Amino acid sequence: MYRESSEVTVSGVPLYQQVKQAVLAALAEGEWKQGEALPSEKVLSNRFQVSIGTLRKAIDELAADTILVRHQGRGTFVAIHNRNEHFFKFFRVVGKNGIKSYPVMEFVDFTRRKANAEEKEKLQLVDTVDVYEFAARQTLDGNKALVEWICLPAALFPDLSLERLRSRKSTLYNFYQSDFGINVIDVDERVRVGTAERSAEWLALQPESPVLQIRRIAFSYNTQPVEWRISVLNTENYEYLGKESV
Amino acid sequence: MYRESSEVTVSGVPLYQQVKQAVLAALAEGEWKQGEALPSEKVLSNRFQVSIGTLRKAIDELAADTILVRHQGRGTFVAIHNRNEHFFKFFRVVGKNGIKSYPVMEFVDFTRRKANAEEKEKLQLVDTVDVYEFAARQTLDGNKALVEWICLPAALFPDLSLERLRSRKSTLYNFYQSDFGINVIDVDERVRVGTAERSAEWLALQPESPVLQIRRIAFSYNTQPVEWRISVLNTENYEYLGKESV
DNA sequence: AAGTGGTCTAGACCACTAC
DNA sequence: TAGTGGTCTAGACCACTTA
Repeated sequence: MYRESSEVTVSGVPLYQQVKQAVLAALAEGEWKQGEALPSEKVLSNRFQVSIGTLRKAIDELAADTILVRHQGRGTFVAIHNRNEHFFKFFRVVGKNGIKSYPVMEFVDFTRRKANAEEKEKLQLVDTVDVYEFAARQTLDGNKALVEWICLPAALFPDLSLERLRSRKSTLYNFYQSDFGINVIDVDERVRVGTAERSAEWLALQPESPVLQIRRIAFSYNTQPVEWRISVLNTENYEYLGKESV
Repeated sequence: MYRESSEVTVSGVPLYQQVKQAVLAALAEGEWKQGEALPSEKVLSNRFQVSIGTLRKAIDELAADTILVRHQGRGTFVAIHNRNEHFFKFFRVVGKNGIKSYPVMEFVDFTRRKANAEEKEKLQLVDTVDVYEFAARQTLDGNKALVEWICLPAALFPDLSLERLRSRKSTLYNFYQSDFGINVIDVDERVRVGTAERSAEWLALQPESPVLQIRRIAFSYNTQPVEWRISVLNTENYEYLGKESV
């Protein structure tokens, strides 16, 4: 920035990319905090000595990356996406009418024990170490439609307890992040038909009733598995959203 | 397009969006085919009577949608989605061992009849028009694991016949494209538990046996629905791949 | 050398928001 | 009414591809 017009050619990096990096650097330094407004486009274009168009292209990309949010007539703000909606994107259960509703969770059956063979495989555990397991019973629109059996490596979640799960704020994955520094950034999900079994009572089904079984591995950075869960869905009123068209 | 400068304000739709829709319309009409080059930006901006910058913004979005591909110094091309691997990406059935194997298809039960209520809804048909329906029995690694019941609007697939289906080369979606000019670019899929019923015999199950039911709408440009299919999967040896981690 | 897309400018007018 | 982002223009020069 603050360059001669030739510097762009010399460095080989497009000006708008340099502007983007400069904005990211200012964000990293804490010049503007989450939720705060940035200076106007005119002020920023003057500060970085680029045209409005170039400044806008940089901001466009930051908005596309959901780092900034723009509101016509109000200004450009630092996005707040440490909260629910960001992690909610992994929730792929939808009503047959197409409506995605927010689940109410209730945690039960909390245990700590040795990992079994499948858990060792899915979580890539080398030795037979401890895991936490618990059930998250979920109610959607008042319907008891979903139970998730969640298995976590004890080493990654020190001193996890049922009380901490129940007293958490916001989503489960947000809780992983705020209390254990674990960021879930991707999941692998496979779906098959199963039987209700230990989930039957909550779902008001027979143990041998067919249900949708969604088997998920959640990954942190470097595709390290941090959670293994089996979700059991009664598809009488709900469906699994395999792929949503754009 | 070919508008007075005031028309943009009147319609309320941004010019570049109008340009984008006009390009999509030309694509849908087959003005430029897959792999072909579009006219240069200068020619297009002149044709649509917009500035280069506005034209570029429209093309930018189409490139982001992977409908067009731009090559600096060469031109802008209609993205080639006709290779098998591209259509194969919509095939989300995978062995429990994680291996994705190529299906062998066999077409049966070909009929032409009036659309029923659900077909009308899914295919966005306004009147009660004709549809073709047929079953694609699929064998994976020698296992009869999957039957797909496919429903197509007759108007979009003139003179479709069982013989043409059977004598096609490559994938079904490639056949839609080469023989009917229909490009499937996106799908919406929802999954529930169902019963085998009319698919039972082929899957070697009882009619009341639980199976995975995958309900797909396939879309062409402008999110026009062009195919409605219900896939019936025996999940004894196979699973539905909901989300694959990157 | 000619033609393409990639970047960039220096404005303009508009719709929307806040005061 | 003033300030913001959203859209749009009519050029310019650049890097890259092809011939």
